[in-house]
Amino acid sequence: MTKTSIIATLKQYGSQQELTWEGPTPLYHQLYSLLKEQIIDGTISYGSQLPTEQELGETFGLSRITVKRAMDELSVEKLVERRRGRGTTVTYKYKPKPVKAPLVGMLENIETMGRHTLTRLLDIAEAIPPAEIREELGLQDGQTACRLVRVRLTEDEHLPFAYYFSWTLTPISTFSEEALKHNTRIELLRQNGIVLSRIDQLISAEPATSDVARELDLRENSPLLVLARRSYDKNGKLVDMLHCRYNPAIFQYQMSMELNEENH
Amino acid sequence: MTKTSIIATLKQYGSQQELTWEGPTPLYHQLYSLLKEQIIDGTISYGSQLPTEQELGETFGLSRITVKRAMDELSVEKLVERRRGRGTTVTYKYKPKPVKAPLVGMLENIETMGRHTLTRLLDIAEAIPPAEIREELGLQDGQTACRLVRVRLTEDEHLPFAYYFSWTLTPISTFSEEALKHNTRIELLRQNGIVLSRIDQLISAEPATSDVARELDLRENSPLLVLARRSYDKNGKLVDMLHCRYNPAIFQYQMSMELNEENH
DNA sequence: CACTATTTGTCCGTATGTATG
DNA sequence: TCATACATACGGACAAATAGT
Repeated sequence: MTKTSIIATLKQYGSQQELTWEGPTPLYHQLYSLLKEQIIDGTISYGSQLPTEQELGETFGLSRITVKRAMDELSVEKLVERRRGRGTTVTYKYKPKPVKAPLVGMLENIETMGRHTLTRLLDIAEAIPPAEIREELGLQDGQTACRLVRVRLTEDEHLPFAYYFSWTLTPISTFSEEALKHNTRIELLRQNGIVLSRIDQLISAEPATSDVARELDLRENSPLLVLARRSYDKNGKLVDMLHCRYNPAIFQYQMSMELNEENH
Repeated sequence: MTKTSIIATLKQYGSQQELTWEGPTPLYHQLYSLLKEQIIDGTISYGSQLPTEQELGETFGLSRITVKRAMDELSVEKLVERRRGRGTTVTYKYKPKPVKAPLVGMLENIETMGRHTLTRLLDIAEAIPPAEIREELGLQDGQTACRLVRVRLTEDEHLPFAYYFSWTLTPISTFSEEALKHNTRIELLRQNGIVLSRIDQLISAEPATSDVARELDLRENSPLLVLARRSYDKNGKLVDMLHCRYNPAIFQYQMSMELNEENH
């Protein structure tokens, strides 16, 4: 990929004033996210020469120091290599086979997925859910549920690709940081006597909020793939609400169907 | 909601070190976001007394000035009211969304979908596909395939919600505007002697390009739900590539699973 | 080999924003 | 409100490595 074509691509963002100092996010970090996103999703491919600090500064209206800082952070993560006199080269190899999860029989496959990925626990607490959730879970005003916030990363590159947020009707003792490393949430629920009878899932897309964007190294409003899951126990009572947000450049859902003559 | 219970709830965030200065986001803004989120989603309800600057500062380990700045920004947005000597009161009224989205789960599969929706044909042509597609379809340099571009609308409100783009290895005579109104593409293929044996599907998300955004009445770069489908004939040869882009506010993919004891 | 243009690395000074006490 | 410390962002200046003539 030529440097001029990269500039042309990036210039669109520049001219759209994608980078702004209105928010509290530093400029160097915004540029960092923008570049990282394009490297990860293969828009800027392996071996490409990035534009020089000078050029990037001009296209985005930033000083060289600011651009340098953004590129240095990419270099720390080994996504690019920087050499005096030679410029900055992309050293991340885009993999056309990102993490994929089958859609059918998802429960088992989340477990197999667990073996090739890492999980980082951001938050575990017994807390009062927002009003909407409270109502759906059938909670009174002061009652609490167990909140889990986790980020999943690829095992090899340690790239964050999923942001999980869940509310569960169970005491916090059900989950512990240690237990979550070796078991899925569903397993821990069953060990606590909660047997699921039905699961409803909804797949959609939504823009990244700032906190999710920060954790997944994306820019705000980047498109995310979303899976919302509601789990019901034997009595049909809603006991668990899970909201998964995925970086679509890394994670996708896949399914394959064999068709016989009878099928449409 | 009592001040102590609010503190108790917030304290969990504090003790989890939800607020950190590792990232580039300023502390006052992190606290601001945390509070705003809980007010907007109803976790902290209308009329509640927020903890004092002093108390918040202690729970999160922040100085009073930093807390003050966060609360001031909430007050600018009229989410809270601050009075000397009286403290800070929540003035935002949480309103539960009255409508449970009727569109959710509107469509269980593409076949039945055809009956409750309208289709608008944007383009039908026998043309040379781009290089990438050509390669996948196994086409020589000058060979053509059949390109279809369609938009799908809801039957009642005539809202465009899906943008279909497909390349098919078949003469253009297979499809006609009239035939497409009454049959699915798959049906028309079978009538032409092409029997599918396998389908691969990939679900992802991507930003709306300007042309798609225009057709779906969305802004550029809005998140879209994407379904990419590849269909193979009896010999395992790729004969059809379909790219569906959905407005996630109108169309979502829903599934429900009954679980028995054997399942994980 | 020198000479030059390019590009990154390093350093300075300055102004503003953030955070503490 | 003030003093202090550190991070962010800018502009400028110069050094050091690279590549081409």
